[in-house]
Amino acid sequence: MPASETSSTAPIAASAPTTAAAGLGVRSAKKLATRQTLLDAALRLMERQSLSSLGLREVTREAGIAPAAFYRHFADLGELGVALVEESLGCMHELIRDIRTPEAETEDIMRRTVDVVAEHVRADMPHFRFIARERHGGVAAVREAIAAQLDTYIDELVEDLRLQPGSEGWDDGDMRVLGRLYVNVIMLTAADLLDADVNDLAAEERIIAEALTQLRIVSVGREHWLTERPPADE
Amino acid sequence: MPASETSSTAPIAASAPTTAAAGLGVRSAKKLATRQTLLDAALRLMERQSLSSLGLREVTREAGIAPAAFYRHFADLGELGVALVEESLGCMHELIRDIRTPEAETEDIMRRTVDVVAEHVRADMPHFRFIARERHGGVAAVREAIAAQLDTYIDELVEDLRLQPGSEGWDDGDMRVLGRLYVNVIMLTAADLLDADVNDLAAEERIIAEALTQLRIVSVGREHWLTERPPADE
DNA sequence: GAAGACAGCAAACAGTCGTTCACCGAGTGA
DNA sequence: TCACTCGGTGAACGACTGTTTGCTGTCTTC
Repeated sequence: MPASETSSTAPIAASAPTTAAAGLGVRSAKKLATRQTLLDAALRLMERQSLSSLGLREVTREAGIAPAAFYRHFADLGELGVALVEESLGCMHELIRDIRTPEAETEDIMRRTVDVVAEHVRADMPHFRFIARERHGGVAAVREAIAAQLDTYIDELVEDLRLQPGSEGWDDGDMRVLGRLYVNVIMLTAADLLDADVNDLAAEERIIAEALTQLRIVSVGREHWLTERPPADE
Repeated sequence: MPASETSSTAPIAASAPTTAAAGLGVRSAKKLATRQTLLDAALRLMERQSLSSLGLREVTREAGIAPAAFYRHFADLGELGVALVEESLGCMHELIRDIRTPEAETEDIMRRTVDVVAEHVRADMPHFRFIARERHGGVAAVREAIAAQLDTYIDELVEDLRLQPGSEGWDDGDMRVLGRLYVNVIMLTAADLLDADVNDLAAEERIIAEALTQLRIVSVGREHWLTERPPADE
């Protein structure tokens, strides 16, 4: 147990007993753990309320921690909110990554997309609910953090769209607008899924079908964009 | 309580002296006025926070009314929120009405649409901000009220779309999905306008241009929907 | 005119809130 | 080993919360 590792105190990892994440002292590992406990507690509470209605004591109570300890991790609840956005980055990024496929047929891509979205939303509702709720919520810092994240995802999606056939003559700006449109459809679909009764499979099917139709409409518009809408006027 | 209504006591107005809105006693007119004061105060406060973080005392203080008087009008803040949704009905309905035009050329309709949206949002930011913020907010009753309202607007919009050329072979369900897509684009555009700096004209222009492009893409998709996507499989 | 309804008020209630403080004890580095 | 760092604690603070109660003064109804 008492270390006695290799040569000397080697600054890189290797000192941790058995627990904790990569190369962290027991101390900071525990700190990270309780920080995570706070984030989880907040997220749990936010399934029924919004960030700005959350109380500091409420969160620490849910986390099983003394109120004063909160300040060791965050200056206020807004800061915790921003941290939650960064955490949600994970879920969203996984989602985007799973959507990205080299398949050629657009129809298959869209089918796959809605399925993947539904699956991810179901698997991690709290994070998606948090994003949906706070995207236009009352805390400016959180709103901005979410907007920045979404912009990143749009970039990735646009990158993929570029590789697909039918993107040759597209203006850069228009391409981004198209990406935003896709992302918005996906986000609103996720929000609809979150609001639907968990046990109502029919409702879920309906939402998925609707999302698919919307993606199809947009994609048809995309296919005929250049022939139908040349740069036009002004 | 002692019943005996009907016969005399004419239940229909007509007793009001000179003041107030259509055929209301001075009493109930004043009540309505302070009720409105409460709604206005709440809406004002919600420019910077969300409904669920609002305090009852906070609202009455802003309204210049004793806290206890609140209960003469609403059971709790959730009820006030629902009332605000119904009030926002006005703004939204005006918006939809102004969008509805008998013009034939789709391009003109869309141009007009984005202009009208921008104009209405600018003219009554608090109500639109409220809708955007609480559409996915923490109060279930309010969320549901907003969803119901939006469904109504979608109905109206679909009704108009039916009259336009190019709606002949459309499936009823698909038509509604298209309507939702349009409404979602409009709502998100409104939300973007609300988040933009009021004095940043360039940003506003950019948002409007983006909305226009999105509407165009969707409309192109709509035009080629039937030839491109026949009922398809399943 | 008198009797009653009733919107609004001040005061008081028991709680909860965010924040600060001194303090403890386990991990840390020499 | 020893001095030190620092995450977590419990108690205390003043301010503020939602709600109830009894009371006004004015409008309403007869």
